[in-house]
Amino acid sequence: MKAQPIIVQTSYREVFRQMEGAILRGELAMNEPIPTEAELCDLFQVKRSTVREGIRLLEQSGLVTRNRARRLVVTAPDAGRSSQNIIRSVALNGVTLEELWRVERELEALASRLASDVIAKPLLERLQANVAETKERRDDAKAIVRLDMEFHQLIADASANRALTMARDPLGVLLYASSDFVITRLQQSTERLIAAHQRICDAIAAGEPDEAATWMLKHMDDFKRGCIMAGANFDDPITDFVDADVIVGLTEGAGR
Amino acid sequence: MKAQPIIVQTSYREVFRQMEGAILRGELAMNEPIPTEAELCDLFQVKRSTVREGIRLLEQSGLVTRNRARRLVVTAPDAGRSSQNIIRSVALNGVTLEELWRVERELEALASRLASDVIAKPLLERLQANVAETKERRDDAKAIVRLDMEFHQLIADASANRALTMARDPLGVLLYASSDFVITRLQQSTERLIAAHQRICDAIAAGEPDEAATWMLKHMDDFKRGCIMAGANFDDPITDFVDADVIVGLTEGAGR
DNA sequence: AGTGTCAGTATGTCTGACAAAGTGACAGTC
DNA sequence: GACTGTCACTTTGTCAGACATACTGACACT
Repeated sequence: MKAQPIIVQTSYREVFRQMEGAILRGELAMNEPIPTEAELCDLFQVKRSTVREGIRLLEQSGLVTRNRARRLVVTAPDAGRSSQNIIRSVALNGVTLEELWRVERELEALASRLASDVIAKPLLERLQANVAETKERRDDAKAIVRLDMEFHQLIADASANRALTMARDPLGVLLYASSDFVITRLQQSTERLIAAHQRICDAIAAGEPDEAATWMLKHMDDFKRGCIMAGANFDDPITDFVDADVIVGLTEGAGR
Repeated sequence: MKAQPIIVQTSYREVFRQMEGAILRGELAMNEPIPTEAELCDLFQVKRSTVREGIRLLEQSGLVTRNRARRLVVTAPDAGRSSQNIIRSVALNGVTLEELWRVERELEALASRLASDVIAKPLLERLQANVAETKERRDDAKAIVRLDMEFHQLIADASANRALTMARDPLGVLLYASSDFVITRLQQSTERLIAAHQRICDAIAAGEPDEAATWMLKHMDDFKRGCIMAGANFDDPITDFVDADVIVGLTEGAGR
């Protein structure tokens, strides 16, 4: 005989489900406050504690956020939150550095390609400033790690493709967080990094997608080579390479 | 003068923050139940209602789930949940079909490439069965849409790259949900789809990554061409093409 | 125009209580 | 000895009601 596990729906989850549906169907307008707890009690015919527990689920799902004060207003879940979720999924499921790198390599190439076509002036200037700063601080490993992450982030932003940034960001955070590993162990890798960043930046500025992508791929391959030379096992889970902080994250505006 | 908006932390959020940290740092073991509400009251020195609201945040964040009964056990957030989050982010932020397609095109190519190297026998058989069924039911538009989505999903699974599936799944769901648009409008597109699926499947079976990727790219370009011929504007937000159900989703085991 | 005051409202937290659902032990039946 | 029914015990879900705090908006005052 076939059977399904029996799950009885609790009231507070039902409150959540209905409010979630209302928001996603547009019945509650964006940036407008949700009904007061008292009103929700009337609507759902449950007590305030139950309504509140439902609202907490809604809150964590990112569909409502605190505005000025206590009132909760309807909002589109922001990308940073999903990003954090993915980071945790990836980390807690033991995804390996190899898996991560393989995907990121492709997405970076695409980002540099798209950026070459459409990069906006202010972003280009920031990218060039980033490369300049990287050169200046070539001996400061901590700074290099940060600048490297920023460099790739800028290119992703410059691609003006939100689907790309949403898919890339979490992977990028994890991958470049682990680049600490290489950079602090291999000084010579910094010079190759700088050279590559310069080439990529120039290609993007010149509007040459193929050139940009080619150098980006080389740069990504270098990264892997560097990791391995530094003694990283690419088949180890990513959690072996990144700080716990990255995974714990800041959990939105809250945090220390 | 510079200033930051003032946010006072509420007790229930603090309960959440601490429990979240404890789980991510591994202080609460996976698949073990969290302490009872009474114990948490003692630990945090707050009343049960406050603890419960904190637990609701934890619950929605996916770090705990209901096991057999009521007790909540610690779990790694599963990929499906993050996926649903991304789908919502993408949809509610008005990402266009063009943006989505551009990224998906690249990820599909990568997936087919990786699958060619490592596909496992049972998955290959399912892929071949999928192609066979697609041929048989070529006149049933609804079935074709489903089989098309499954085809790409199988290849992503076959790539054995969890970072790839996590990045791809949400985009895939949205993109193929909107393929309804083409398939129901252009019969001739089905024949091209079948031909491409067959070629890709053969290449994967033969272990030829380049061949598989080449055909996949053609197939993806075909998809775009088909959409445009069917009258889709690629610069319109994806929400214009997919059913609301896809965005509302099932919210885990719960759902109607 | 800018500032102090104040009532009204919504939220955050507490107190206390009870029902329902699971758990585990124990005894009874075949 | 294996299966089944019973029962006390634990934990969670929901209710009921209360109070403090913090924000809002209006009004009076300078």
